[in-house]
Amino acid sequence: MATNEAPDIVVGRLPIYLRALTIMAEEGQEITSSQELSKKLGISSAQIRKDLSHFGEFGKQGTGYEIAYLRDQLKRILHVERTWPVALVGYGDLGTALANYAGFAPKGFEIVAVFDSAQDKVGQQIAGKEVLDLTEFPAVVRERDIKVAIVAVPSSAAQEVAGILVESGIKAILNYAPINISVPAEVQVQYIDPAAHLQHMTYYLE
Amino acid sequence: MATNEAPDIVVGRLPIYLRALTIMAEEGQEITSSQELSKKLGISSAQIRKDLSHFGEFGKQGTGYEIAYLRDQLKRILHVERTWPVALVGYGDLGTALANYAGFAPKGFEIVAVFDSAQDKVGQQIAGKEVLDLTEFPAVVRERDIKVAIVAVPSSAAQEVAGILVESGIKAILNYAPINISVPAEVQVQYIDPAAHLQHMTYYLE
DNA sequence: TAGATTGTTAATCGATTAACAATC
DNA sequence: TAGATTGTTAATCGATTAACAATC
Repeated sequence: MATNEAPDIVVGRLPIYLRALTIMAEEGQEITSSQELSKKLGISSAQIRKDLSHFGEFGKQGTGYEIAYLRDQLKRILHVERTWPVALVGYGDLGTALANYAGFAPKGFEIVAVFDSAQDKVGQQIAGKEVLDLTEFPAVVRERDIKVAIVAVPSSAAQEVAGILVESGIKAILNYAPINISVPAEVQVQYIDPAAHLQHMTYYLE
Repeated sequence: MATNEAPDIVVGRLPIYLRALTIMAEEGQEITSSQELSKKLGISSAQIRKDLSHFGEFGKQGTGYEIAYLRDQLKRILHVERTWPVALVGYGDLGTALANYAGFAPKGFEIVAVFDSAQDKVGQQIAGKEVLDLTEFPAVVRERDIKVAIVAVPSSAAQEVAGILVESGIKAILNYAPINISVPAEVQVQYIDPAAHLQHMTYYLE
């Protein structure tokens, strides 16, 4: 009994399920079960079944889930049956690593444009792309209909950059700057802050 | 009324609070309130007060929180009043970015050793450190009493590397490989998977 | 068929919110 | 004092788990 609105916390687990299914598929496995996924992911089998039930019925009683089928369904649900063009802002060490990162393409994302405001960086080549001046951001994003952007600039510039992205029509922002940015409610934001994760863990140490 | 055991989800928010307080302190602000933090972070003021109440009483009725004091208390609770030496495994693009990342030091972490198993990488210099052979990992970690490690190797190597880390006495692992690793229960693991965050957001797009 | 596993319901568990006495 | 804000309690809300009928 698939409903139309799934809790955000459930949506956040779908990429984890998709990741596991993709790995199993690559290993040639064809069938799995909520129990096997549970063991691999450390998430209870009941929760996995409940999570999936928000979106439809994908398994067979007594058998489990056909991996290729469930993987395709999750891709469809997450809207990554397509490839999303992504704009990257910030061409420092992190930006360079992200521009070279091979892990985006198989997950449905391709960095198609890199921006920085430092004039000595503008014009450089990275992974087959030219680094563009940030002032060109709105035009490029509109022209190429880019909806997703990654922010890899210093914290001090993050809010200003976020404003430019939103005004240019960006709808999803992955923010690597360790600072909260404020955007309109209809714009998605996710944060990546490695130091915060480390602090979360050191709480339990010693 | 501070208790001894706080929910993990609460612990996970403390670094966010600490981050905000640190920024305010840098801006010269001396006092804040749960209401102001709420507005900055998009977390309800009641939740902020409740979260903090797990660890003690840090505020003054009618006034709010002294920023420097609360910041120091959160550092103490998260065990980052000290600096943790960190071992980084994997010297690719991502490893390079992490080794150069200036954001760890002010948060209580310092990458003191970089490891890779590729012989053409071993011996290179990065941010004042020499890239060491992974085979030296156990000895270095024991000698320097390193408890925290960052994994920035390909997925295919992540589980094997994790095994080496655990055997060497590592107690907290920040894993950038987009794969679940299995470790003993007493070892902390956190994951960073940018593609998963992007997929979480594209669910809501279109 | 017998065995296994789904999808779903109901119960439990835990987290968030609302409200307010205490008090700075 | 009057105004503001904490820390905490109780209520609400939501997520997870347990259990099992359905069924492959």
